Amino acid sequence: MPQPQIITESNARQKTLQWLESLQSNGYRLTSSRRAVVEVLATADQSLTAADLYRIGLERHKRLGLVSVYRTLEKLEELGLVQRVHRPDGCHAYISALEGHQHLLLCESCGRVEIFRGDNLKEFSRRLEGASGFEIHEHWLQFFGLCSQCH
Amino acid sequence: MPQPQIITESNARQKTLQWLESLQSNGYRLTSSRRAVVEVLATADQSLTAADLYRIGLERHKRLGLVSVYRTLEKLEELGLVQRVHRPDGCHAYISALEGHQHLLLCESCGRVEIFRGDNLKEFSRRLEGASGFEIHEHWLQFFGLCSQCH
DNA sequence: AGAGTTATTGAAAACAGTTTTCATTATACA
DNA sequence: TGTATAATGAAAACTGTTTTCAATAACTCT
Ligand SMILES: [Mn+2]
Ligand SMILES: [Mn+2]
Ligand SMILES: [Zn+2]
Ligand SMILES: [Zn+2]
Repeated sequence: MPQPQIITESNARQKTLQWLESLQSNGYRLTSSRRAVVEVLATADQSLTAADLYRIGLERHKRLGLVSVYRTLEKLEELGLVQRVHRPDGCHAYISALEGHQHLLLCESCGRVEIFRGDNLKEFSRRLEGASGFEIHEHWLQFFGLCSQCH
Repeated sequence: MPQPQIITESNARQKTLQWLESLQSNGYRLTSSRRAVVEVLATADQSLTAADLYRIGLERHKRLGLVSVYRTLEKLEELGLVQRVHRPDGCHAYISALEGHQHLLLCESCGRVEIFRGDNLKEFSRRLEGASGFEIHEHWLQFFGLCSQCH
């Protein structure tokens, strides 16, 4: 089994520009509301709920509406730029999309997210298909705990 | 890595009796509503939402209320007899609680659930703790696909 | 730059899932 | 069998999310 490999954050400002460009080049207009949501989420090191994004986004765009947060997330998800994470409490949050096959490590206290590779589940998955008769399409692997700053 | 081990269903009727007895011995009264919910969920081989349980439970107890479904699930969860599963679509369903360290394989089409052991993630988890500085408390491992009857 | 087109916005209403309130009913137990 | 009270279901309340719609702002084309 390979060592887990922590993925380092790529430059957050660059990510912001990429997301805005991606929205634009897909025919979406660049508005203050979208800018606010993108700037907050692309530079975050934590998973954020729609309500989080609304609250923080208001500091950048005073007239921001919660509805636009949802609509922007919808577009970003459709473009493969962000993804939803499911939390044990049942609440949904968003993070930058994972690239390729990666998995998550989430802080139960502050929401910090670490991304890693190296789970080596492909082999296990194939055996599970044989044993169960299922045709397996995807898997979730998420670890939960306390980050170094929270314990 | 060990072979994945599919857990076979223990006798469903016996499970029903155990759950009812557990409710009773913890000071909860045995009512028609509780009986209906327990009988349906303890004998199911699929994950069921509160709405599913209400719909199916009505066939056993004509006056069943959705509220009692939620309240019964609350008690069963508290007693460690059932647990929630999170689906990609964000919807919550319930199954018999896993015993010890087990994981899930869910059919995306019909909701059928298989339980397995053998993920061997303890070693991986320890390495991840070292690499990330997190103190890891739990993990989710769920596979999704189509069961043999659905593909 | 200005005018025209239309995508996007936010307020409000609607909706889905879940929880709370409360007067009535059913269970357990003496 | 009667009594105390846990449990019930209808309705209201609440939370997270989506839809509706008239007003606005972003892009395009002179
Ligand atoms: Mn994996
Ligand atoms: Mn495991
Ligand atoms: Zn933390
Ligand atoms: Zn199936």
